[in-house]
Amino acid sequence: MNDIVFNQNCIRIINVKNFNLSQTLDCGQTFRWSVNDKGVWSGVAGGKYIELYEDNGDIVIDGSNKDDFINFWSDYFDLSRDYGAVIKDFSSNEVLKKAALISGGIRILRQEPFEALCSFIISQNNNIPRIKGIINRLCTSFGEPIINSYTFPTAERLAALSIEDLAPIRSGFRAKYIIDAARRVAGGEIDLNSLKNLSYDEARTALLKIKGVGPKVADCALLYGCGHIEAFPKDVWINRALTAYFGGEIPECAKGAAGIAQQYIFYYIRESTKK
DNA sequence: TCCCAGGCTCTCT
DNA sequence: AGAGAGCATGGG
Repeated sequence: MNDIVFNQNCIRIINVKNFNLSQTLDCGQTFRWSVNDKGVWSGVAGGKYIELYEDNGDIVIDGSNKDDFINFWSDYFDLSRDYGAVIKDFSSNEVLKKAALISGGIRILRQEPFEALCSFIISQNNNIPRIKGIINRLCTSFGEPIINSYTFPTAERLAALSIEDLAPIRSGFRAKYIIDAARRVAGGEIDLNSLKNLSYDEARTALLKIKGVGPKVADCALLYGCGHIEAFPKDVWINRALTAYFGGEIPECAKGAAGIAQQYIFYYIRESTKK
């Protein structure tokens, strides 16, 4: 764990390794963060709004406090994981080593499970700018107002809505899936928090019962929302990369933290095919 | 304009 | 069990 300096409403994580804000917050694992022209990121997680920026090798969090950091943000940003050791493991595969070299500032965020689940239900057959727009409208319409923003809506709130009520967020055919997920969660049929303690296979089976949740969305919810680092979401980009660079198989050296490898590969192939 | 997007469901073999 | 159409909407 890094050295942390706590001041009034301002937290400084000293000399933090493998943590690039742009890579972590804009790599497609979360959709609620944005950056201003001064390089300051802002967003909401855990019902709390913060701003953060990089400063001379440190990461500075504005608008939080020691309790929230210890109880939430430290875990959210996965600060207790040694990414250097993970990358070292990955380095026995040459392509993965190369991918980690450019994407090693990504950290897997430990997001709230319901937000992760809904976000990736919305992501299906969709593009990232529009995913962000839909999620933003979902929060402003049905979340709780807080200083500077809105919380992500609860399952209970969404479960009480009809599909038509979601029309303003313009999520298209995904609206019925969001409602189905919310009702199963709010009704207790699926206990998202308990999925963290189930095996990967058991947790995945539970999520696949939700309408509109298939293998890819389930794996995203498990990886980003339930701490299942062995989940390896396969989307069109990853399938392309697996075929092109890895002989169609996840490299053996990545199995221990496949979800991190997945993000590195996702970032790598998208960077390398950027126009 | 037209293609397609971090997929999934449903239907038809 | 596997293939293919259709899906709502709008970004580029």
